[in-house]
Amino acid sequence: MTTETSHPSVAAVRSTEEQYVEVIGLLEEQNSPVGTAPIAENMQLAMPSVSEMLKRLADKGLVTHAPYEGASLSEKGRMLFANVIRRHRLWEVFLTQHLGMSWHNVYEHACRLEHGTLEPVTARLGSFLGNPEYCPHGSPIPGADGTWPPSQGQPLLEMPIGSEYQIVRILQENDADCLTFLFERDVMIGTVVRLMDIASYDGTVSLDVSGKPVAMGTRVASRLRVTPIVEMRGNASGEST
Amino acid sequence: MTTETSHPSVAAVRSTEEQYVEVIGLLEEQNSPVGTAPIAENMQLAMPSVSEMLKRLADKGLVTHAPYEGASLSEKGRMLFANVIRRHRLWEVFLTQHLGMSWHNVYEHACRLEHGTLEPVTARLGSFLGNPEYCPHGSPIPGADGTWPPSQGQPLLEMPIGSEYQIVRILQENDADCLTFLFERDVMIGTVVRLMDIASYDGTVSLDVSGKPVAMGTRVASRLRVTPIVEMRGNASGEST
DNA sequence: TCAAGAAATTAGGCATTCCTAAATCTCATG
DNA sequence: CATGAGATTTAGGAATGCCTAATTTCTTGA
Ligand SMILES: [Mn+2]
Ligand SMILES: [Mn+2]
Ligand SMILES: [Mn+2]
Ligand SMILES: [Mn+2]
Repeated sequence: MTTETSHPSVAAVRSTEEQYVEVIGLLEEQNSPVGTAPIAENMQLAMPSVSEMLKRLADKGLVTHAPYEGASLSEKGRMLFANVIRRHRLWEVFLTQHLGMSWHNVYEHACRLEHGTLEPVTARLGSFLGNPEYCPHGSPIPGADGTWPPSQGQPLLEMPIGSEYQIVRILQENDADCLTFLFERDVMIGTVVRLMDIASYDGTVSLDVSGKPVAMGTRVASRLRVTPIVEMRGNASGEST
Repeated sequence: MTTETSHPSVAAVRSTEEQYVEVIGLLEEQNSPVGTAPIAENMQLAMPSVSEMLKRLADKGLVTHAPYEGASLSEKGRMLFANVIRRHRLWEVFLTQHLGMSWHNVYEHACRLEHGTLEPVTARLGSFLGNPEYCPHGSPIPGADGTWPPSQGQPLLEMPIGSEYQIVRILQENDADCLTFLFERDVMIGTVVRLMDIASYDGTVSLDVSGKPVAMGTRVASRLRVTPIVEMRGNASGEST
């Protein structure tokens, strides 16, 4: 079905297209359709390069794209997107859980490995890892059939002040600087934080991380997804009823 | 040091060059220097493509290449070769030992993964696997410092007829058809075979594989490397003085 | 309403990597 | 030593994917 060009070199063409589809899909989770500018910024490319590629991707039926109106993944594009993200996040799980790498810098490595990973390897890697449903950043990993596990957590910034929450997901996992910022402050998946304050002036967020005060701007804080911690009253164990 | 072009796409340029260096290095193990034709055949490319690339690789100092005289890896090229092969064979070990893939078809998958594997992942993958010295085909895996473990085995065809030998290495691991041929006849690393006959007419080789007769041509048989099995006389265990 | 200013596209190029067809070189052999 | 077969390179092109500069389109606030 796929028009196999006579390129025997390791999937050179396809990995570029895959990368565009991956970036477009991720950006579309924030707002759709995606403009040329965010894609260019994300991939560190000049805008005309993106503009041109969007045309080509549209020709191939991977995206919908009317000039000046941004791009959206087509059905076919969303299929490819799920598959790429699946490979990507499975590698992230492998790199962190088995190779002992830190969650804040696995994105780049997974992003390279994913493009050289064919279906037989993906399938077996999934089994090897126990078919995990979430990556080290708490994002869902599509199954082999392309279905997505439910998204975890609610925006921290929409939660009542004063309570405790557990971090279950950190968005924009490809922003290594941001992840490092959080990593250095012990804010990671599983961390329990108390939301102390959201400054009315500029929205600066103050957290309490196991006794230590941590402050961050709105841009970073808005990427945190949390689950409320049920406050226990005199009942130490997690028993209910 | 490396002239980083502004290509952010996943190491597109480098992986092509890497692939050439890998192929040239492997072919050089058979006879050096390597002609344009074998490279073209191995990579399924037209000869002018190879001829042109050899010129470019020579410019970059990765190969030595005088027109009409074939190519050899330079010191720099041999360094890169060892590194690529290290990544390649570590992935082969991972794919077979941990993902349960067959040794006769891991070459292609490893060949794709290797180009997207940066040093931090290589190092940790090595540790994870216990820093193996040989791949599933019995070929040596260079260490992180570029040194090669000793080559295993002697050519089966140079061994006396009538004795038993253990297969310890199968050369030309990238020839999937050949490996499948052997796989289907239970000739693999660790297999013990008895060399029954080498026909004087056309060199056809007859083996006994645990009671089953197996015949193969010279081209295939010449790729087998073996270790003599010490014939035990009444002493079942492997004790020595 | 209309003139920045921002966003996007078009124009024109360049590097890489591949191809087919046409020389050219090498080497063994008559 | 001539010559043909085979190996190799040159010539000439094409596709991909990226860039800068210029132009066009959209948005928005005076
Ligand atoms: Mn990627
Ligand atoms: Mn992730
Ligand atoms: Mn390879
Ligand atoms: Mn191998």
